[in-house]
Amino acid sequence: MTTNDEQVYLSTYNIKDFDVPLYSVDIAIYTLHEGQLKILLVQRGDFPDKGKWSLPGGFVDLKEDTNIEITARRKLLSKTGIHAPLLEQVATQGNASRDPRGWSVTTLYMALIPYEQTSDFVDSVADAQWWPMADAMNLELAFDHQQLMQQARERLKTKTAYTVLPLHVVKAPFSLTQLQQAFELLMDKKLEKKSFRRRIANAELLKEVGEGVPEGGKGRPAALYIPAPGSDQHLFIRAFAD
Amino acid sequence: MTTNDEQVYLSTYNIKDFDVPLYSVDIAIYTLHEGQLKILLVQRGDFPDKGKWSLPGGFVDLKEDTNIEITARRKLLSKTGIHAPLLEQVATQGNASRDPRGWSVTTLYMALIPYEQTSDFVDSVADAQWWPMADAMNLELAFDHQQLMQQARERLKTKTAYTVLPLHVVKAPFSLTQLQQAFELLMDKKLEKKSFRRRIANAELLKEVGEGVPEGGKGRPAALYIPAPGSDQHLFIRAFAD
DNA sequence: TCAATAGTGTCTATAAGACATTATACT
DNA sequence: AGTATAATGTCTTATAGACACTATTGA
Repeated sequence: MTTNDEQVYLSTYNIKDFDVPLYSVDIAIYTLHEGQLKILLVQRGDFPDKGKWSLPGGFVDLKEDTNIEITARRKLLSKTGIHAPLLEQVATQGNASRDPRGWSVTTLYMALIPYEQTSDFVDSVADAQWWPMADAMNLELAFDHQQLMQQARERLKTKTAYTVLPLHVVKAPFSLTQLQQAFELLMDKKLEKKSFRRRIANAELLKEVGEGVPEGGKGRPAALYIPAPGSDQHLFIRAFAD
Repeated sequence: MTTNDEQVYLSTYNIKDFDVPLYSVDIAIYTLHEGQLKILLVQRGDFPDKGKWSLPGGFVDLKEDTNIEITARRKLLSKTGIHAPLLEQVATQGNASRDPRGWSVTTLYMALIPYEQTSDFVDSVADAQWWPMADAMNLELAFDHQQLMQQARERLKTKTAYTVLPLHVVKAPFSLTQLQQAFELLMDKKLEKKSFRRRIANAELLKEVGEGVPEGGKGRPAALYIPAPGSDQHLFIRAFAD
């Protein structure tokens, strides 16, 4: 019961005396490009499931990583070259059958990045590629990554209905039309223009920074905006309908 | 690249050749009693943090548990005697410093149970005790359990604002007054009686099953209800205000 | 009749849905 | 002028907040 007892206990404790599951972190990284929602997949170079496409991810580096979010950011950086996108935890899956090596647990994160900030880097990563979600849904991914990918997709949809998550996936400055398109792609649902603009305007989330060319190059120029500080914390009490 | 190669790889793979973090599952188990929100805590019998109060939880049994939710249910059963309460995953915390034994990861679940179904069993578990949340918040819990407990508490509050989560914490049949009290305790906020009843009525979530005595024994008798099948899946598009 | 609890009526405020209309650019 | 895109006006619908009021019981 004394501190001394505890020190003896800890000094003789060895995790390798126990059976523990494998533990990994995986990330569903999304972007918008060519009017589509795309996800970054990597082709596995090693067993198991060698050659199959999978979510970026891997094991914790117990020496270098101080927490699991840092593990996720490290993986993200190595595949996208980006340090600080939106990154949030989705859920953790763990069971005896998802990995042939044995009982394993993975914590799933999702990330959102503007395509322009990362396309060159991604092109330079040999095993990484952006896939349109419509196509990725038909791939046979490694492990249970198809299920993980869909779980992240679902979270993206739900959170977009009552937050301003899509602010993280458009490059600033942006027009309201562009922002609405981002909302629509992430929610997989058309929105009413007036309702959308009223909602954004009332919440006072954006700062106008000038004018830009309209979508498609023709028509009235659009006002351009950047997110106001702290705007990404905003929660609407009412969600868009399903 | 052949199946044979993969079999060779798997047959020589040994998790103990690698450094992996400790992995555990912890549960914040809530109930309502004496007009208060209470949480079930257990006093640690072993190092580390021997003697401190903590959330129920522990390691995965790689032989018996087929997934992490089953691990959570096993822990829940051993402390409450209950098989099937509401149980949902909250989040996963993992870092180098939360456990003195080394890098460790824990997946936090939360559970809701009606007090009456479990009080006798809990009384019989020597190291377990219901704590009013107000008191528990001032305890020095083991590891980072104080933070975990608050994270679960926050989730409880948020989800109650747009779901019918409190249905799981009242014993059926119940009066609307009792149900509203459950909502208020979980949200830590008073609700308007009319707004609350309208919301519940419009959603058609309950089935009337008779009449019961009013709260406090005096006054007009209250209609009693049970949840309709599938009612616990209901999502309101509009949340109660903060 | 009084006190206590259950339950309803109704007005207001807020915000989304629907959709028509106006504004501003380029060719 | 014609066309394309941006932006606004306005009516309707849905639902929460506020609060007064009625209903039903036992002492």
